Amino acid sequence: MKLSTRSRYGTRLVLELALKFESGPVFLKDICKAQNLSFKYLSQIIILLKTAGIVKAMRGAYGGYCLAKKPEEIKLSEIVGALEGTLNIIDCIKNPEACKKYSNCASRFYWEEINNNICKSLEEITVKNILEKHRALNLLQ
Amino acid sequence: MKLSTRSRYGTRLVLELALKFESGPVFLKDICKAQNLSFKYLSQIIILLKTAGIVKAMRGAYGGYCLAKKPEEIKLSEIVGALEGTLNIIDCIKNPEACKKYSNCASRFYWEEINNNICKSLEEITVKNILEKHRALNLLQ
DNA sequence: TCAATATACTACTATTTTAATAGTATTATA
DNA sequence: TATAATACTATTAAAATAGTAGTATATTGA
Repeated sequence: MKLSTRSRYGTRLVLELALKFESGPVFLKDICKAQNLSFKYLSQIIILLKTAGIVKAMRGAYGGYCLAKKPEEIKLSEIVGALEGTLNIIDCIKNPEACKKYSNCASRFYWEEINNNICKSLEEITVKNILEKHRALNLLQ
Repeated sequence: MKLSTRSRYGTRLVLELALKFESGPVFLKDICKAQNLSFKYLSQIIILLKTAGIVKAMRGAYGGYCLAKKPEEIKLSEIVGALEGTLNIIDCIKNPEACKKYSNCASRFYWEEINNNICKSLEEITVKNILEKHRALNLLQ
């Protein structure tokens, strides 16, 4: 039940783009520098974010990345869903065939309940929330 | 963010012991037969549950396992905590040193919030809840 | 005491996932 | 057309997961 580095790095990446939301596109290498993360690794992660419609890419010289929508419109559930591949903590939620015991399984109902709570938490948090928290932390320094 | 088979199998194992809570100790091989799980794998899992004080073991002939406390006294958080090793979805919750960016990290606050919600969910569900769900499912057949 | 039967412990292993790295292709701009 | 950015694909090292295997230890009853 660990969050992968993909989700963690990807969230930091999106935060970095949110900080520059009003400016033009940002180079991935600058994001990597700011967050001290591997360029090649982030370039894989950001493509998943692009596919999920969270960021937009501009290719070629003077290209870069920017958010595809406003920080308040991006939920943490979208980021984590795109980077973990799924939000489900057990497979049988999506594929009842994944487990032979599906129809008789009492535990499943509670795993699903927990899963719903996780999804709800992730849906209630937006990039704007994280951005404001970030600004509050930086003002304190 | 997947639940391991250890947690899933372990919960099914505990449910099986809860079904026989009033009777004497149960052989692990019978639990394996009932749930169609590997004996050797479950014998590792059940030791973690014993160490966590969830089950009691009786060695030797006519030995077996039973719950160490009443089904309503066993929270899902105990089972998952014992079998996942931790309930934390990110390392810096327990070890601030795990991440260099700890003090400046805005995401962390939200990961912690989600983590707290997961723990709360797991604490609200007891083995008795699962037991009753199991009985309801079996009556329906 | 000893055979039978249960758990306890330790080591090993195959597979999958994670977390990258590397190199090349493609696109857009000046 | 050179340059500088993203896009794509393959490879890899390390760690975690999900087991298997074998032996040791404890308990019971004959």
